[in-house]
Amino acid sequence: MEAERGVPGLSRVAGLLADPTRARFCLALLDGRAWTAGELARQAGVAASTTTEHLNALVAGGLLEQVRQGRHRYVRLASPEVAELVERLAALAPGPEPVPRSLRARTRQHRLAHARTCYDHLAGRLGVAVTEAMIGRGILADSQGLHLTPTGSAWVESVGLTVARGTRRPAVRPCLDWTERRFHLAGTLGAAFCSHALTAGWITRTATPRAVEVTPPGLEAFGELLGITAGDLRGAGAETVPGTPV
Amino acid sequence: MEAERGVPGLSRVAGLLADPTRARFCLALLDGRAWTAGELARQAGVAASTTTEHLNALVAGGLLEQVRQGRHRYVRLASPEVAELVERLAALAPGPEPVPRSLRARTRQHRLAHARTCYDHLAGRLGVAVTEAMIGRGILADSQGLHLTPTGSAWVESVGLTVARGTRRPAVRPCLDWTERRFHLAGTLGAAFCSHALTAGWITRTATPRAVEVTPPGLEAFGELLGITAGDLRGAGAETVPGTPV
DNA sequence: TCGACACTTCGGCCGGCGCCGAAGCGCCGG
DNA sequence: CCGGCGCTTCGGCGCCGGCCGAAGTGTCGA
Repeated sequence: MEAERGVPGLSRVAGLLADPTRARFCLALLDGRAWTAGELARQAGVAASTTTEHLNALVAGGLLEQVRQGRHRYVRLASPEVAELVERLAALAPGPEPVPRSLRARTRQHRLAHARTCYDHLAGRLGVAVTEAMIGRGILADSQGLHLTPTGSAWVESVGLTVARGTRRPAVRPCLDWTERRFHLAGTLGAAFCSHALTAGWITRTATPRAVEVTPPGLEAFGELLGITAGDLRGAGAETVPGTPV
Repeated sequence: MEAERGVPGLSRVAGLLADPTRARFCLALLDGRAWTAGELARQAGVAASTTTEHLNALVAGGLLEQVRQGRHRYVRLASPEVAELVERLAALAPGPEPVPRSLRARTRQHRLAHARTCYDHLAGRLGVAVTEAMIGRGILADSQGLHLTPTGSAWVESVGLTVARGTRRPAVRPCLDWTERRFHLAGTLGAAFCSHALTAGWITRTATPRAVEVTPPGLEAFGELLGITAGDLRGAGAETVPGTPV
């Protein structure tokens, strides 16, 4: 028959993400940064040799890009398209995520839930708050899919965001990652806002991978530009784990 | 570590599409219709028992929905999101597609290249022609991702398309499937146009799965609404297979 | 120049999974 | 009521692929 065009390609790409260890690598790389092979090996708990084989496969399959620097091998996701694919696959899976047991793990999870990056844009409660503030202020509208309003275009210009142009990648895209169960802003605008927030010092990276922290000037900027208060970022209560005086 | 939230889900879903037989099923189901287990088994060239096992896995994994009717088991893709995922995965794979050898296969491929459906919207040269005509007439614009213009909104209304509202699914989305190497229109607008074209009798389904044919009134309508001529649908030459007097 | 370190290659082990055929079950048509 | 047909269950086979450890290669720092 004839629908079999594309079968090898589909199954090959899916096969790359089908292995838990490779999936873990890709999820880790969703922070948008380049990791060394050794870091990934430790993070996944497998031998260095195993890591090499997996990375070879992912690079050959076009999901990862690599840069060799001295005795290190850096890898990162090959493109925003790949990042989006990984997100979508993970989001499709129904997942009652288990609550981690150790205290270290819980505080880490707490930070990530608060504010983090998702490849090249903001996620966590900060990402959700920013997105909803944009909708509330008429910068975005979500009838028939999320989109930028004329008001929004003016706002983007007034803030001084430099949004990538001439690309097929949509300026505005709702992203539902696998931890939050609410949408936040991705696309070139999401990337531009995140990048601007980092360079302007509104947020800074912390020791925890993917986690970010809102700085005092950042809080002020978010309030002025989007009407976001510290309370909006604290979340809807129920977030402090019961029985743990953190 | 902590990026492992979502790892089981990601690898499980990817694993479902990693098997060539299951991938073939999903690609076949991209026509948006429900197939019986037996049809899929014949199409993929595997035993009925094998098919049962695969379908169980795909249904349990949430990729497929099933309806039991008498002694038949009908399955279809669970949602447009799943269809989009399958498309994206297949499109990501670099694929020099082989030219089929038999005459039957070639004529079938020819029909599919001409005009077909892709889940719930138009693809093939017809899909590309419609999309490019929409861009040419200012109905769509593709700066910063494809989107509907004000002119386009008026056009949609004048044609009488009923576009689904209140959904997160974008009205306009570029779709790059694994046969064409050019974009065509998906999203709720793409679905609405395809559905309208079918009910209005502009196009009809043929014996070949997924293939559609433009009717004489359809050709007239496309010309009037979008300025599409019969020549636009014939393709850019080079489509008749060399050495075969079809 | 000489270790230490990051990564790679290779061989071998082992578990999982896709496949089939045979037998069974339930629905439909005659 | 009976035969045919579509689907399902089960047991068993064979292969593919992920994993490791040991040995090898190249790079950096002292």
